[in-house]
Amino acid sequence: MGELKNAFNIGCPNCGLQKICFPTGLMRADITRLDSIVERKAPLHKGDHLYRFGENFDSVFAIKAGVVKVYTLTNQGEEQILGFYLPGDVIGLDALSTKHYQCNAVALDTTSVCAIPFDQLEILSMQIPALNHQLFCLMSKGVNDGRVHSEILSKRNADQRVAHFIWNLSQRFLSRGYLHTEFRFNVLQRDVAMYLGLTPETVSRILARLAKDKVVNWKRKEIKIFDLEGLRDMAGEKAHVQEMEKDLNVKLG
Amino acid sequence: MGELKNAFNIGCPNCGLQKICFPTGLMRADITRLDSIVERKAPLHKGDHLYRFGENFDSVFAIKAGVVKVYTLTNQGEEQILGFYLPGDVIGLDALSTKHYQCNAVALDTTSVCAIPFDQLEILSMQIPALNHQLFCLMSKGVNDGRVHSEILSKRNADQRVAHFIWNLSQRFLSRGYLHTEFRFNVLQRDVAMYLGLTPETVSRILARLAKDKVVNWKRKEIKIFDLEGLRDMAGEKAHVQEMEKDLNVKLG
DNA sequence: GTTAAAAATTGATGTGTGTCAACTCAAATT
DNA sequence: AATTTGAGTTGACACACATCAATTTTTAAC
Repeated sequence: MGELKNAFNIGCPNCGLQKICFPTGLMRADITRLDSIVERKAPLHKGDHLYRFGENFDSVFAIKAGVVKVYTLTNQGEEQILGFYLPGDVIGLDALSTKHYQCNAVALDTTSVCAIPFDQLEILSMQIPALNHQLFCLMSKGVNDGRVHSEILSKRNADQRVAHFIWNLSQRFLSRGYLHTEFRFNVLQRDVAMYLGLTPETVSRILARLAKDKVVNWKRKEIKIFDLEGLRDMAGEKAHVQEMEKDLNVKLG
Repeated sequence: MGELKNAFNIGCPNCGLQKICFPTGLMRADITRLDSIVERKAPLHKGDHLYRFGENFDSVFAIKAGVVKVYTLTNQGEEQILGFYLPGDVIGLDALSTKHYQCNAVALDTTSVCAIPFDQLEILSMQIPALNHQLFCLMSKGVNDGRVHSEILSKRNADQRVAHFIWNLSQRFLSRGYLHTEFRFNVLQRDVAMYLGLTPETVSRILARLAKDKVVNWKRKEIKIFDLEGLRDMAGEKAHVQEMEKDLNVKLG
């Protein structure tokens, strides 16, 4: 078929994201089998949709490059933004229970993805326990991420939300081995505001203060973090409080 | 061993909740195998914990009777309430990716549960594709529920949140085959307020108005719904708007 | 049944963030 | 380069809900 030989066409065995998509317990032979069912898609452009609400669910997607916004529309037609996904993230697993995608997923930047047909993935996972376990983990992580988002929305004020967003983003870049104090993030502040349950005006004012205080500078598509510690404190991030509580519970019976 | 013969000791093959816990595609023989690994626990009393944050993950729990509150503690020591679970719900699956429970789960009422050791469940699910698929579905549903909660928190006002909570609760009773316009719900309004990101005062005022307007009466542990339609409208529930949007997308290309 | 503690109710007041509007700046288009 | 469009910024103002406080009702304990 004369497939393209470029960065968008690397097989799983050679993909730098392999450890992120399916990190644990997979033998090299398993990776090869997984690789054989993966469809490497041509790059998506800004505004292209990976899937839309209600479409038949056929594949999950692993992101190799770019950013993907996942959102639904409320009955008033507003976007409810559920997350921004980066290389190594896997999306679409939430469609599983209904056989229809429950959200819309759109590229915000030039984006490269692998599509993995779910029926084949499910069959393969029945043969490779480590892969099955990994799928469970991915979904379990999805549940937890949703809970963190809920906590942000229900318990933190606007300053904390914005600070947490940037801090969390930085941690995600860090965990992927990217520079985490200075990076490109081609997402509209308007979208970030929606994600955080705030207005663009409020986010703009907070970013202005963060810049003035030399904590973070977010101009255009570039984010520079000067004071990661300060940012984390401002976010009200939990450090290790829950661990302490656990010890306390033990003492109290 | 002289096991108790009572309502708390029914095996899966005879359990009325069988279709809710693991509804689709399981043969009777599969149910029997599942049944053999299920540990039927003695009833929990109000205030008893099923598990606590940080404990080693060993089992998921299917709720047979009662109500369970799932929550975490924020760094200021406030409860972040993530959900209230009813008979037929399965909880604890979010602990999977870390091997430690990520939340606390406490009985709010006399509650009966089945504990299912996850290592055994995982082995069994590798042998029964329908069971494995069902586990995927349960987690997928967990992700979606979290997203609905996020939407409530970020997009709806106090009236809509309270109305949606009661309406949704009613739907859950309906889907379990219970009376859904008049039911017992032994949860503090204070807890519901926390769950909705509101204060007890605000919830109390809204409930007072709902009672005055003859929409819902929630006194003590009893909820009576007089106007389910009105409640749904007040909740801002989406009816079938997204379906319409989908059609629109098709037309627009 | 009596008492104590906790939850819910109701009113008065405060404030964080939304809303509205005008303006500046950047990016895309011609 | 000029023009248009949309994003981001900044200020003035409004309001939904939080906060604080006092009282009543319900639940739990003895």
